Parts: sequence; structure tokens; C-alpha cells
Amino acid sequence: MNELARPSLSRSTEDYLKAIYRLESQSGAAQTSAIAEELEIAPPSVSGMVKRLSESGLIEHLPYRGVQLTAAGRREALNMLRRHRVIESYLMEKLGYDWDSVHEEAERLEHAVSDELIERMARALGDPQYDPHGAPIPTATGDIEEVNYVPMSEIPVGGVAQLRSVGDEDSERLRFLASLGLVPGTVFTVLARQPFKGPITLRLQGEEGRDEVVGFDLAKSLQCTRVEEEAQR
Amino acid sequence: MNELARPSLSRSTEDYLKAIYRLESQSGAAQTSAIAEELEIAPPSVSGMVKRLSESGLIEHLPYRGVQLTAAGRREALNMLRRHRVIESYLMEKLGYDWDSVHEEAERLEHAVSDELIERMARALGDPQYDPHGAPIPTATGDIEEVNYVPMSEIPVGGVAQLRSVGDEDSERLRFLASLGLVPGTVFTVLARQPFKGPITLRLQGEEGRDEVVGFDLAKSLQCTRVEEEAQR
DNA sequence: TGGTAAAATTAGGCTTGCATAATTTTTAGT
DNA sequence: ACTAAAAATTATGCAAGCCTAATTTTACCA
Repeated sequence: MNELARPSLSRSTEDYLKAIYRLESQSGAAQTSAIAEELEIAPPSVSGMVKRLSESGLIEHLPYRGVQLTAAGRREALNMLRRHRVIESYLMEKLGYDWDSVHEEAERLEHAVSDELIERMARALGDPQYDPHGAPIPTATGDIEEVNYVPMSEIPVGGVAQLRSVGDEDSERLRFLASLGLVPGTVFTVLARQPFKGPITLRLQGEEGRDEVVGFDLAKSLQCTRVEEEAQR
Repeated sequence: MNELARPSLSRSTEDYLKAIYRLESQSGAAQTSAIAEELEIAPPSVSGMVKRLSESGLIEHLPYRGVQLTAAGRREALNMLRRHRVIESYLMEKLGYDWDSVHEEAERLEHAVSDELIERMARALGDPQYDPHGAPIPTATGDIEEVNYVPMSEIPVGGVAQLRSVGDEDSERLRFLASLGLVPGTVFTVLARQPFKGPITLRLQGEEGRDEVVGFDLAKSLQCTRVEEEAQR
């Protein structure tokens, strides 16, 4: 309620909340070891921090069971997500950053900017709903669009889909995707799928004759929406 | 020489270097107690940090005598100054901040931005030489313009001068200055000076009939250059 | 030159956030 | 149900940075 009295969380705290949010979204729960791996920190360090976070009322901790964000914790996590994604959008749009290099810069800036600066950046961009990697940007009030994407790895042969979201963390991976023509918005048809988690062959729309092959694991991380077939004819 | 291998200083370290640089510029030397006052930290804490900084080769410490930046320390301090001033310029120019509110935001951001982002911001602004408060911006190579300003408090009655630099830290003070029409670039004539550190009366150029009175202490902090009299006739 | 005030440092303590080693709890397989 | 492996926690310890209280050094003045 009180917008002013933000005790301002530590950088570490903010990173923990982000990691827990991500784990909760992906797998429903956040285990100590998973947090440790996300943050590249030893598990006992996580145990210690979890105690502090739960004493601050940002998470709820069931010992030996895992951790959940409280409403307050989720609010902070979404705020960080907003910061990160607005910053990425701003750096690309206004300062000429490449999509494979914004993440690192945003990772540092998100802890330093004020809410006011974020709102000014967002306004300067026309309040975008998605960041350059296709991820939805939470609103200033802490709402985030529920996305219902399907991984490219699950689209059957003959299926037509549009790439929506690619994740922003690995810049080499992003450069590779760009070299394949795979950016948010790209529409493609699945031409073939090898069994045993084998590669997937795509035909990209609008680039006559451009076929590309994508490994299964990579395809699993590419979030897509199905497209009506007739729209492609 | 190696641009990549920056161990990246802590926020605290960066603040100490900035404070020491400022004190060296002003009074030639930096004493423990002066650093403590600048940073609003207890003197023994400064003693402790001074030991660490001098072990890192950023400052030279003569016990009980004071502290001096090494070449490496000065380089870092100037880099921080550049960051701060480029950020202030950018926030005002591109994101609509007021000149009395940029300082606080820059104070946090300067520790988080990369050199690359600073260069991109500077380029987007056309590589400005001065920040919005009139302070010279060090170059990316660590050179800073030697300014030779005279405090408004030392300009004799009848003297004509141009306000150059006002300092950026106190936002109330900045709002007050703006309300008097005193911003970098303002040209004025000293109409009267009371003795015993009394107030100074100015006539502002170009705003017919606008006379303002400024207290001595405030005038002492307003850096000006003298203007040829005939240029004003 | 002695004595005191100011400045600086040392001594000792606290919190945050990390680590490793040891221990406890949970999970899963037979 | 028992037991080994996996997961989590507790026990300790460390560095950075801050604090207050006590001590040392320097500076200045009569």
C-alpha cells in the first residue's frame, strides 16, 4: 500500500526472488538445490538466505520441502521482471544494443534503477507489452499476461506456427537463432521431425526456399503459437 | 591497458574514490575525517577502508597524514565522474528528468552501468562536454577540462559574469537557484555586496528589470567566469 | 617545552552473503 | 520395511563494510 516506504531490497534478495519466481512458473515449486543452481551458489548458502527471506515475509519456507513466494515476494519478483524487460527493450530500441547483449546490461541495471525511471523508459517506448525476446512485460501494477505457448519441439510435422518467445540469457544461443532466421514473430512450417529427440526441419515463411534444421533441445526452449493452416496457403 | 579485465570495484570503493577525488580537487588533500564527513560514515570505518584501498593500489596512505589517489585510483574516480555526468545529461535530455532530481538517480546508476552503455549514451547526446549543472564531463580516456572559475562571492560590484557551474547534490538548492533564474549560462552584473559575508544583489541580463539577492554562502558555491564589460553594453 | 584538543587508528562487534564439512531428513528401490 | 542416495540443513568460518569505545599520534598554544 505504501509506495514510499520501500526498504529497498538487497541485490542478492532481488536475485533470489527472481530465481524463485522463475522456478515456480516453470515447475510449480522452488527447491533449495534448484535455486542454488539458478544462482550458481552453494546449497547451504541458499538455506541461509531462505531463512532470511522467509523472516522478511517474502517467501514461505517448508523445511526440507521447498519455498514459495508470498504475495509480497511475488510483487517484488514481478517488479524485477518488469524492470529487466523494460530495460532490455529500451536499450535495444533507443541505444542500439543487440538482442544478444542486452541481458547482461539489464541484469545489472535492474537493481539500480528507480521505479520512476522504469516508467519513464516504458513511456518513451510506448508502453510495450513484450520485450525483444518475446517475453511479456508485467505492468506497473504487477499484472503479467498468462501466456500459453507450445514448445517448437511439440509441433507435429505439417504444423504451422509462429515463434513467440526465445529466452534472453545465452547470447551465443541468441546469435545462433538469429542466424537461422528464428526471431519472435517468425512463422514456419515443420517439415520433418526425427525420432529419439532428433532434429526438426523447418520451412520459414516468406523467405522462399529457406529451410533450417533445429536440434531438439533448442526447439524445446522456443515458445510458439499454432497458426491456422489456411492463413498460410 | 587491458580493457576487459576490470575486476569491477565495489559500490563502496567507487564512492570512496569519488569522495577522495573531490577532496583532493578542492583542498589538495584528503583527510580521514573529511572523507568520513563526505560519505556520512564514522571515521574508524574510513580508516578500515583506507587500508583496503591502499592494499588494492588505488590510493596511497600516509598514516595520520591523509590519503592520495594513485594513477589507477584517479582513473577510476574520473571514470565515475564521467558516468555520473553522462547519466545526468542523458536523463535530463532524453527522459525528461528535472535538474534537481537527476543526481539521486545518477548516484545509483553510475555503479551499475557498463562503460559501453555510457559511451552509447554520450554518443546519443552528441558527446556533451558539460553536464546540466555545468560541470565538465571527463572524456572516455580520462581527461577532464581544467576549469578556472571564480565564485560569485568574489566578483566585485559592477562586475559582469556568467554563471558556469552550480553543483548537483542538493535538489532544494537547485530548485531555489532555478527560481532565481540562476542556471549555467546566466549572465549577470553585481549591483551590490554587503560586507560581513552579507547578501549580494544581481541584475540578470536579458530579463529586463530582474534583480535578485543571493546569500554569501550560496554565492560562494556558484562558479562563474568574468565577462568583458563592453560585450554587455 | 608541557599539556591538551583534535585527528587518526586500533580493538572488538555486528550483519550480509558467501563457502566447506558434517549431519539430518526425505525419497526411492528392492 | 530397510537402506542407500539425494536433498536439505546445521555448524563454522571468512571478507566486506559498517559501528562504538579505547588508545595513540599529531598539532597547537601558553
